[in-house]
Amino acid sequence: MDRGSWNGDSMTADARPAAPALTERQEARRRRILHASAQLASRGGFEAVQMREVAEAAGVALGTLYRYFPSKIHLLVATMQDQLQHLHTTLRKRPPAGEDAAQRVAETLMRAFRALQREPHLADAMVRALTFADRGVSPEVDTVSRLTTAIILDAMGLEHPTPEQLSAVRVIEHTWHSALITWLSGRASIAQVKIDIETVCRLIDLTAEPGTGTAREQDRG
Amino acid sequence: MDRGSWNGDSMTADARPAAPALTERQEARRRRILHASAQLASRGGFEAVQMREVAEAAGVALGTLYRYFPSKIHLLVATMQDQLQHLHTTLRKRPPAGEDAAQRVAETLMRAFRALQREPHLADAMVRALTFADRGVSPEVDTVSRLTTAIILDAMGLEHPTPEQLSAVRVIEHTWHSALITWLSGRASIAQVKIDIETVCRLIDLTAEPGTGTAREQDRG
DNA sequence: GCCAAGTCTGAAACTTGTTCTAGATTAGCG
DNA sequence: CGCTAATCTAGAACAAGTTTCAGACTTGGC
Repeated sequence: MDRGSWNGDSMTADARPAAPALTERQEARRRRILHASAQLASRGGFEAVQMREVAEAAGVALGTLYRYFPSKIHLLVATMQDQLQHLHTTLRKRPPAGEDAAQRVAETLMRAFRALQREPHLADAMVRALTFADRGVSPEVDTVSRLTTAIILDAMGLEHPTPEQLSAVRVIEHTWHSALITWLSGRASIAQVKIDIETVCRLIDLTAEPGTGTAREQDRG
Repeated sequence: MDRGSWNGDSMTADARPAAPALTERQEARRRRILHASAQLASRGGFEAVQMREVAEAAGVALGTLYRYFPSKIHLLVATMQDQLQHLHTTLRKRPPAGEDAAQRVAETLMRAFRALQREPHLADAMVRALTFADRGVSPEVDTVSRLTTAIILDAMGLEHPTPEQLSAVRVIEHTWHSALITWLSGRASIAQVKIDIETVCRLIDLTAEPGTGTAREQDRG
C-alpha cells in the first residue's frame, strides 16, 4: 500500500514504518510527485500547487496522486519532510560553530531561514500547509516536528535533554514557525525574524543548568 | 470596519482609510454575518463555516456576504477581532493578579486559553484562518496582532516597553499562536500548552532590566 | 503462460470558495 | 415625488480540491 493511508490497525501510533515496501516504479512515482510538488511550489507558492498540475507534471493520474498523498496538505507536508531531511544532512556535515548552545541554535535556525529565503514560494507552500493541517495530518506533521526538534537538539549538543530543556525547544519551534508565517505574509521583516529567533534562543541559557554539562558531546561530525 | 474606539496609544493610527460610514441596516447586516459565522464555527470549526450557509443564516445574499468580507479568511479574522475585543474588555475589568509581569502574562494567556477551550471549534476556525491568511489579509491580521500585543502589554503593566521587551512580547505571541495550533490539531495536551506559555513567559524576566523601572510595583489590584 | 488481486489511468462528478450578471430595492437628493 | 447611483438579491457559472468508477495494466503466485 502507500504512505498516505494506514490500514486501521488500532490506534497504536506507529506513524513511521507504514512504508510497506514500495516497488521500484512506485518509489519512482512517489519521487516524481514530490519533485513536481516542490517545483510548482517554488514557482508560485501554496496556491500554485494544484493537484491536477502536480499529477500531470509527475506523469500520474489524479487518482494515483491521491492514493499516494490523500490531500494537498499531506503532499506539502511530505514535501517539507523531504526538505528538512536535506537540511538535517547538510547541517550534520557542517555543524554550527557558536560558543554556547543558544548561539548555535540561533545560527542553525538562521541558516535554515536563509535557505528558505532562496525559495520563498516553496517556503510559503510548506509552512502554510504545516500550520493549516488539521487532525487528519497529525502523524505527518508530528514527523516534521520531531525532525525539527532533532535539528535543534543537535545544535544544542544535547543527548539527554531535561524536560525543561525540551520545553524551551518546543517554544523555539513555536517561535520559528510563527515567525516564518509573519515573514511570509509580509508582516515582519527578515531582520525582525532574526531578532525573534535570537530572543527566543535566550531561553536556552535560562534552562542550561550548570553541572548538567552544557557539554560537547561525542563527535557528531 | 467601524472598530472605532479601542483606546491606547497606537501610534500608527487607522490603517484603514476605508471607513465607509455604514447605515443602520448595513451595520445590522454586518452583525448578523459575524454572528452567523461565530455560530457555525462553534458548531464545526473551520470547515463548518461555509460561505453559502453563513449567507443563509445571516439572511443575506452570497454576493452581499462577499461585499462585506471579501473572503472566508477575512470573515474569520474579523470574527477573531470581535472575540478579542470582548476578551480585552473583560480583562480590563478584571486584571490578572500575579505578583510579577511574567506571572500576570501567563495568567492572562491561560485565561484566554480557557475561554477558547469552552469553544474549541470556534477557536479552531479563528486560529486556522489567522495563520493561513496570506498577504491579502495582512492589514486585518495585523489588527488582531496589535490587539493581542495590547492585551499582553496590559498584563505586563507597561506603558513604554523597550524594544527588547517588545521582542519578548512578539515571541510570546508566536508561542501563543503556535501552541494553540498544536493543541487544536491534537498534537499537544492542554497541560503542554500551559507549560509552553509559562516557559516563554520567563523571557519577560530576562528582559526586565532592574533600573529601567520595571513597573513592578504600580499597584494594579 | 495464466490467473487473481492489486494498482494505475482517464474522465466525469461532486463540493465549496469565489466571481459574475441581470433585475429588484434602497439611499440620497432636488 | 421622481431620479440616479449604489446596494442587494437570486442564481448561474467558474475554479480547484476531492471522490468515484470502469476499464487497462502490473505483480506475484501457480
